[in-house]
Amino acid sequence: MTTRRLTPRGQERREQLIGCATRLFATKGYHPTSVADIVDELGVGKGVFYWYFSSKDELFVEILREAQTDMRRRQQREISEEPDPVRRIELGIRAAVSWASEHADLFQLFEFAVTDEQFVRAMRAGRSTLVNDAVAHLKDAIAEGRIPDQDPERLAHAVLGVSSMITMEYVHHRHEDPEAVAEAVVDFCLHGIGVPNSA
Amino acid sequence: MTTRRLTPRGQERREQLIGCATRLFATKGYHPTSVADIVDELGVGKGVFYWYFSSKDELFVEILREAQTDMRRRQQREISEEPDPVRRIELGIRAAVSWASEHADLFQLFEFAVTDEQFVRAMRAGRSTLVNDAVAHLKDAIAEGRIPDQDPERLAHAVLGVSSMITMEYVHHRHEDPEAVAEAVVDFCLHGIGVPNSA
DNA sequence: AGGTTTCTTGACCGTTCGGTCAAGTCGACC
DNA sequence: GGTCGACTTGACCGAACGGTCAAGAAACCT
Repeated sequence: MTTRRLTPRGQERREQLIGCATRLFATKGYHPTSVADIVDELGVGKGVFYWYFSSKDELFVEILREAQTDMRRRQQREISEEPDPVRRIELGIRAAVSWASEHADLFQLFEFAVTDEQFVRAMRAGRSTLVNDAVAHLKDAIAEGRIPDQDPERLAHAVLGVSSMITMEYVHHRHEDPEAVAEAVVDFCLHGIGVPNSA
Repeated sequence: MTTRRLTPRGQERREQLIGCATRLFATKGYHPTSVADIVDELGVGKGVFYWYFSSKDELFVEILREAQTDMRRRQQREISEEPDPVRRIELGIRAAVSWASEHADLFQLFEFAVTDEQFVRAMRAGRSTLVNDAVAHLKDAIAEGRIPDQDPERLAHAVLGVSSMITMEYVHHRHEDPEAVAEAVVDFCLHGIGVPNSA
């Protein structure tokens, strides 16, 4: 299935399917959610699903793709005008935590997708984009002598790990204030990458 | 199904099933692996499976339970005689990375299990034990004035996040030397929790 | 109004799933 | 060698799965 011409009504239906599937996948899991579950929830026939998507797989990859680009767009927007590389990292973390708090379903789907052989490839591609963004800022910070000279890719992954784990635990499970949680993540990460005390 | 009396031969069969299932679950995923896959790989009839386990579910929970206790036992052993709380944290991290590098399948299963509604409860129980261990050391370190006074539970989760992400990426995907990877994790985490420079 | 394309229906298909069970084999102990 | 519980077999079950498709409805042209 290549791109298909869709009327406005068709576009809306497609988005309904994506939204409905996202919610169900996040709640019940990808594999336990059947195509029948999705169309039943929407109250339409099964053929509707296969008019817009060629398979359950394709739909899920599409959800992941859209979510990843949305997340990155948000991060880029929040960072765009900041000249200080260390502050860019901080803003990137805050944007990520904020986005994840507003898109709990998609965040949940990310966590699952990296554990599934079928989707890990797509996830790693998108994730490496995020890592590369962070790496660029870290290299700048190192070049400016703001932080010690270390492997920036390792640091980027470490920051990603802290952000994921803390967001999952404190924002999604304990429902704490996202901004306060982001504060804790930033604090740990900036010390972790070796920024001299300032906070 | 409560515990069942097993002859030595029965015990061995049970362990074969666990080992076989662990490998398949880690490779293909839990849901896509059928009971038929497991018994076929072992070359036995389907009834064998249901002689030892009451369901696919129960088997998976059993795998997770055993793995979690094994991992914790390893960590406790490596730490037991260390009086310095900061060093206990370091040794705990090294033990975790080392264990994960030796049990790639089980580590993979952990990552999946926390994303699945059906198993997240069991996972969080075991994980909170690990977190509590770390919290105790962190509290000691704070009490001794070795690190700043911060929420030790947050720090423990942050350390867990860094360890998981870095281990997944560098040990399991890039096959780098586990000890060198552990070194990087320790470095980031000790700075993250605020240990004054010493390394 | 007629014709063309987009969209919708839901019965249907072949396959596979988790799980059961009557029947049989095996080894250990008397 | 007989007996008893531990183990094994594999055909079988109903339900559910992802996916198909002929047929029809609705929207939109001219």
